Amino acid sequence: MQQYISQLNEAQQAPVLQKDGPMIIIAGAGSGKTRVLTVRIAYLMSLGVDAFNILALTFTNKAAREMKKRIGDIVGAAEAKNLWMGTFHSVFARILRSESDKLGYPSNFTIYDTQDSVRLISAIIKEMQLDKDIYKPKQILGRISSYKNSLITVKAYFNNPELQEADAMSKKPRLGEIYANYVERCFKAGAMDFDDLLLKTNELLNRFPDVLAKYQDRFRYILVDEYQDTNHSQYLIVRALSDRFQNICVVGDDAQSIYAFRGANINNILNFQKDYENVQTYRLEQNYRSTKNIVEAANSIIDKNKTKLDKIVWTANDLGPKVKVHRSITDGEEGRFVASEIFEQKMRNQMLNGQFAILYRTNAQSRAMEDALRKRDIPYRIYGGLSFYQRKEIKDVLCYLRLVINPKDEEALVRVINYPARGIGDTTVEKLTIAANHYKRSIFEVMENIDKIDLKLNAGTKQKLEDFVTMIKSFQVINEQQDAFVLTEHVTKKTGLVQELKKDATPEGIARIENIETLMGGIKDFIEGQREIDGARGSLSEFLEDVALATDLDKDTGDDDRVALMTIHLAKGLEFPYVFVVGLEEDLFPSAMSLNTRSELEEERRLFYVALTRAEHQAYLTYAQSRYRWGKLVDSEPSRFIEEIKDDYLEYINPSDAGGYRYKPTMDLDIFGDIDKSKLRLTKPVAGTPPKKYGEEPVSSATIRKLKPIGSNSNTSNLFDNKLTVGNIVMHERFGKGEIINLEGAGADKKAEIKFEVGGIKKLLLRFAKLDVIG
DNA sequence: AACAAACGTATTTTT
DNA sequence: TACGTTTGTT
Repeated sequence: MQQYISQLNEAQQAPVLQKDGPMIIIAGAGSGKTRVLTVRIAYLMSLGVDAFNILALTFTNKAAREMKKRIGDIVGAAEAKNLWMGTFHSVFARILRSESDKLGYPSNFTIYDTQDSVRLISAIIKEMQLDKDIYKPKQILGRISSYKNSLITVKAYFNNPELQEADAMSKKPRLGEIYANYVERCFKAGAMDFDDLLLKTNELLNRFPDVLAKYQDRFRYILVDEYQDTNHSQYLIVRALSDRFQNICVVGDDAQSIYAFRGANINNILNFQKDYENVQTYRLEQNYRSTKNIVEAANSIIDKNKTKLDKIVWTANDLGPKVKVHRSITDGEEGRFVASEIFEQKMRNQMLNGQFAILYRTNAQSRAMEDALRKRDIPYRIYGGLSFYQRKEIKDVLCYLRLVINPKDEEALVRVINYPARGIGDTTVEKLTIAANHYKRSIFEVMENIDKIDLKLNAGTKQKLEDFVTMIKSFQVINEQQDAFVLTEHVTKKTGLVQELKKDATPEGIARIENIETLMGGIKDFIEGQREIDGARGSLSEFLEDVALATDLDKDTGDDDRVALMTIHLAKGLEFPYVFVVGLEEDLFPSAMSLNTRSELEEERRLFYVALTRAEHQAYLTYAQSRYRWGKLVDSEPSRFIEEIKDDYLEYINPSDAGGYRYKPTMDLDIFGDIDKSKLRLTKPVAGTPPKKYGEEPVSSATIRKLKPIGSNSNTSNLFDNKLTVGNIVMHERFGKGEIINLEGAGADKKAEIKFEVGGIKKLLLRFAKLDVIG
């Protein structure tokens, strides 16, 4: 144990060694907070704290898994297994299942995803005969979501004239009714949405003091990661649970708070000191992740924000290369630049695909990047967007499975009752829905009793409904006897889903079938994994819960070596040697939607800060002068964020027309006469790439040096012409000192095997490698 | 009830 | 552009 602690620096050790009491760790980007949390938990356990009494809430399930594993390496896997670790949502979903009866829910309640919620709200709006252009379902859900996150229940809403007035002012006087209907329908369907998982936990802890006492007693030590991104609902849960023992440790960085849009409250971290008595505050300010240039560039950005805690992030790391800024004409060209730069860096520095990340503000931007990477045969993986489980064909299968577990699940039922087509059309479903609402029962229950109710359905339709009910019930029988894999296979066959998909012989159709096969494989893995972990049977309901709360990032990514593409939000907590932040344009990043208030703009700026601090070695900022948006080519201006970085940390590069890239000398080439040049850099240039004739302008010697193509750096002799022999000692810009131990190939393909003092043996293509012979 | 075609509108971020 | 929704036809 001592050895792990001594590996930490002093600032990191302090919070680890404080066993009891409330504490806040303000951890700058890359300051090793995960390590601190890991060692702290292991240390607690070494002091005799039972793993059962520790609760750690993380931002992703993957983070929880990894931390658990690392703690397991220190204290033993068997002990670590008993730790409660996971996201707020998954931890409290688990608790809610075991206490669900108290709230009137079945323990097998369904978790509605956003799609389900939106569909239900659309249905309600339609039933209430409201105009869906005024009552936009997504917007309404957003509103309801923020109510729930502030613990404003339907009752509280109707007791609060101000809220009602506000909604009436925005032309939505009946929002409260929609809210009420939505909540009732969810309850009737035995379903909770994401926000319910937190809201109902609060309700559980508030209404049942004995339950609260039980979990207070259980979770004697509570740790919360990414505390800056907790919302009010989460905040209250943490407060309630930690109230008795006050052993609460929160970790976060106000500079990385980027989820205010979904209710995260930055005041949770800013006011922590006021919430508990004798709070110890620790600061982790040394960055171990990034070069000086990156850390300083990031600092210069966040300086522009007014709302922040005092903190100075610094690093003892090397200066590193400057942050490179690149302009291109179109988004397509931006993609090509990124792809070829990745290609070159890979060649020159022997980097793996997995060491690159492309980060963007909106998911829609991924397309241009994908196209370019594909053309270059660079493997990549996209995170986020619509996840695997949300794809139509997958969701269809899952909805059948959901019905098996919980037949009251109306969204699942409505989705699959007539897919594949079995002659149960919209009108029939409408009649069923009206009857269900009238009798305050679920649609499935109405169907079970279809003979006892007169719905004016013809005999054929009634038969079809009965057949459907029989089919689902037969699945339930199978589910009791067989595992989830066998059942799913049966379901896809019996429902005719696979047959339906096989009709479609297009590549997309084939891909859909493959997706279902992937899902089956996933189920199999899950079952086996569960068996290994705790001897559990790997039941269907467990699988569905996993699916409902899984993030794209949670999936095992150990598979292969690919460039990562994701939104900046998703990249939080991750790090990569090379990071491209693309689409740095006004109205895109910062987003046009965020320019209304100062606090929104500050959140965008924090987002930019997060993006930049993901980079360990080299960061690129790219922007395009025009880009396809809404199917139209739109002109754009460079983002203000580029300008906000202190110039010392930036280097401008631009494409030349003949192969390779060269540094852009915009500031030196005085093509604009006596116009204020400091403004020019960020205004739209007159022409994309200065044509050759600008070469007539006086060019400084500094410019000439900059203009040299990267591939033939002046410090580097042309090494693929035999100047190099085995035994030479060389210097590499990234790997440092090394000895040539072998040479192979010839001409442009000539490679050297070099044994570096740090990092071992690498094979470098001499055409790209920047080497200096020093002995 | 089922399908095809035309139409219109949306893109901020996610558990 | 690209998807989902509405409309029209069988």
